[in-house]
Amino acid sequence: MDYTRDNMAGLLRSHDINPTHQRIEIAHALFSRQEHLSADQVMAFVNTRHSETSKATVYNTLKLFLDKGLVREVIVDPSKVFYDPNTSPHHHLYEVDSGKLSDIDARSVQISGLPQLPDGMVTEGIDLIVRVRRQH
Amino acid sequence: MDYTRDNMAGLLRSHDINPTHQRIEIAHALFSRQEHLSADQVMAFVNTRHSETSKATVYNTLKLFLDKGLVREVIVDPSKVFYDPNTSPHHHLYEVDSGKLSDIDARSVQISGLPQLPDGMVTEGIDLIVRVRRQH
DNA sequence: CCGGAGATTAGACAAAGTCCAGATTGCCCA
DNA sequence: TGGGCAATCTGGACTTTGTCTAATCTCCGG
Repeated sequence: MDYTRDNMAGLLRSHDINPTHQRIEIAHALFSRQEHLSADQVMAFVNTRHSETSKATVYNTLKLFLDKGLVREVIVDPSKVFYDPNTSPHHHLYEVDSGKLSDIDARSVQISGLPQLPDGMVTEGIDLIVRVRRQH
Repeated sequence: MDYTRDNMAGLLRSHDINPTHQRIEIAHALFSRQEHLSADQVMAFVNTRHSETSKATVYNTLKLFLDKGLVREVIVDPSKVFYDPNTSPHHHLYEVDSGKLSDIDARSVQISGLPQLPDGMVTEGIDLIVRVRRQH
């Protein structure tokens, strides 16, 4: 897959998102790296050369991407949310000391014995986070 | 189990925590309810009658309890951390719309196929969060 | 009674995220 | 070409959660 800015426009359109300049830049920042980025980091990447995109737009856009299913939200650190361009089913490995976050493919993991949901409830997602740290 | 203030002193001592007035009140707030509370909520409960305990003390004490293994931290909501007086192995069910958080006993759930950890790393914990919402 | 370690406090501060009212953009149609 | 309109973007004020610090308080042993 080729995450050039040009291809970002199509990706956005295919998710029913109007591809503006700012949105293309933000999508590019996330998808070209294939990494978990916080809003702050996205803003830093997008504004490296000269300031182009405001804080409000970064936050609005990430929330829009989330709504449209283009990215996933990963909540592992109480101080900030990470955005994940990988939306295929997967879990996370979080290195507590370094803050490093990596993926665990969901196909290799089995989870069984979860209880029935209360009536009228549907599962929105199952987050499995393995917290590890350096042995001392 | 009886979570009176008197018994809190022993509980604290058994976890190597000097039982001061404020610490007993905070422990009592958490354990008498057996619920997941945020720092804000703890502070509200502790200070219902008249202001007794400062914000700094609530945060310091919760962190102390965490270090000493008296409570667990639950990170499901990006905006605030919850503290969980239940330290036995268990997972969480999170109702996204209402913010309601409930326990899933770990004994009924099996997780298999997790990858080997990188060398020199140890697991600190495995958090499984089932996010559900009301069907619409 | 005194000293000191540990605990608590108020309030200033920091960082993430939200909100709003005004400016800009892009596009349709006369 | 030139409005006009809806969608988008913006700076900056604001809120909330949590941290830090320096001063004060408490309590216990000698």
